[in-house]
Amino acid sequence: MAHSDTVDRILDAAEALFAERGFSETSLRMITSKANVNLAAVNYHFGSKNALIQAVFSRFLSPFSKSLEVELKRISDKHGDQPLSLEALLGVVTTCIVKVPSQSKTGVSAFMRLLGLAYTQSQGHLRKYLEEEYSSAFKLFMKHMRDATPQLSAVDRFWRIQFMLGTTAFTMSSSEALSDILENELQVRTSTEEIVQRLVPFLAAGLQAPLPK
Amino acid sequence: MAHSDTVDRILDAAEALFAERGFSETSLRMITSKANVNLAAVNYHFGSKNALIQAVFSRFLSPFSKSLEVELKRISDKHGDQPLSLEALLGVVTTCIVKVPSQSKTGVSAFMRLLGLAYTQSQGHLRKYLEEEYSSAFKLFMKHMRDATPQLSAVDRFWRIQFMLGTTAFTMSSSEALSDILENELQVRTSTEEIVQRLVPFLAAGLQAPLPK
DNA sequence: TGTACATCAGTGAACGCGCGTTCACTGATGTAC
DNA sequence: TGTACATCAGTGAACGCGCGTTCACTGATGTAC
Repeated sequence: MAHSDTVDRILDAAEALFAERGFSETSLRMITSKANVNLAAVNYHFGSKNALIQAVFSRFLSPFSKSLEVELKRISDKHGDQPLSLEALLGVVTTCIVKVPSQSKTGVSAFMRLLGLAYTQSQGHLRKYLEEEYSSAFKLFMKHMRDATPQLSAVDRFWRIQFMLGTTAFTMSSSEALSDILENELQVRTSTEEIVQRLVPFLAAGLQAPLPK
Repeated sequence: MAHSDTVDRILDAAEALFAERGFSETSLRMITSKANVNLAAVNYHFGSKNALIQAVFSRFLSPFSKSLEVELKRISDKHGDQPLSLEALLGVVTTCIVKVPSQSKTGVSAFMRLLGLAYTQSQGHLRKYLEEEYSSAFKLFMKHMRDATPQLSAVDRFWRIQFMLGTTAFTMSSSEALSDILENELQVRTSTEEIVQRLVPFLAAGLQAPLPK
């Protein structure tokens, strides 16, 4: 019983609360009372709050990065030596994003919001952990990115990829608030999947924009 | 002596520390010891930590929003009834961004990072304060935005403006970290002004991207 | 000009509180002989 | 089959700590008469 019921309940509660409020604004007491477990159980099972944060990330990032690597290899094998187009590449990523969380209990929106938080809230330990754990999937993605945007210099590409990641992480990290505003103002309800679909053409166009000067 | 030296020293220290570490990760003891003032001085002059956060924002947002309103009116008067082009509109905003902080002591990078934090860290009191204080400048900008992108439906425009704001806030909020990574990897140093210049074509292209389906 | 009082910036020390973590302990289950 | 011991998930209560805030106080400056 390496994974007790308690462990899962803690992870579920922590994931929801972290996504909703951020890391340092979420206390262990909030988590354990939402999960209906004893306060000391977090330190018993995970060792520390930081280790719990890392466990929350690895529970949904590991399936995602695995699925991304598999899918990228599958598609690029099919294409032979021809590089993937930018559209195809972004398509693969969004497919994996939308697909993976539904396997676990996480919604896409919580998934993305956590990623945004990881990027944004300066948690040194988390950044280091994610770099060590998922550098292989990230490097593979970057290789394809290079092939898909041969017209960009290394520096241009670096910045545009950052802009792209930034837009994604940021939009998703506030997607619920934004959906609410939009519903109030224009009486339109938007699903996370639809937001992702709207995001892709924006990003693709931005990446391929003419260079300044 | 409505503005004592102490008040300014507190604001300077708070601004720098908030930009560097976020709001809840910055304690009043850090701020007062950096500012070389007594711990109780913050509550004496500002009343509370939340009020200090708001004061930090209004010190640089008020000149910015005033300058933005003036500049937008000036330029659109010059153009008569013809709407501003998207490029011109984004140009005005970036000019004001780059110009205003140099008047005060804030760097552009701290300025943007604080904006990103305001957007990202869920500080209810701050969001409410900013909405009340700066809605007029924001509405004026949105009106020009509508005129500059007539091909977009209200919903499309809403999302693309969010993507744009998101990219900007996010990039700037991690601009220092990103510059450091780039310097390590490619031995290129990037100024904040240059990042802003790189951002504009990305955003303009994204805003005008063909619509999906 | 001198005295009494008011105002105000600033201070030192303490307050109560919520935090992450620790520790001695329980009670159920598995294992050895 | 019975007994002794080990393992392990979980618990209740307390720990020390850093936090934002408060409060009685000081000392300098301004004002009234």
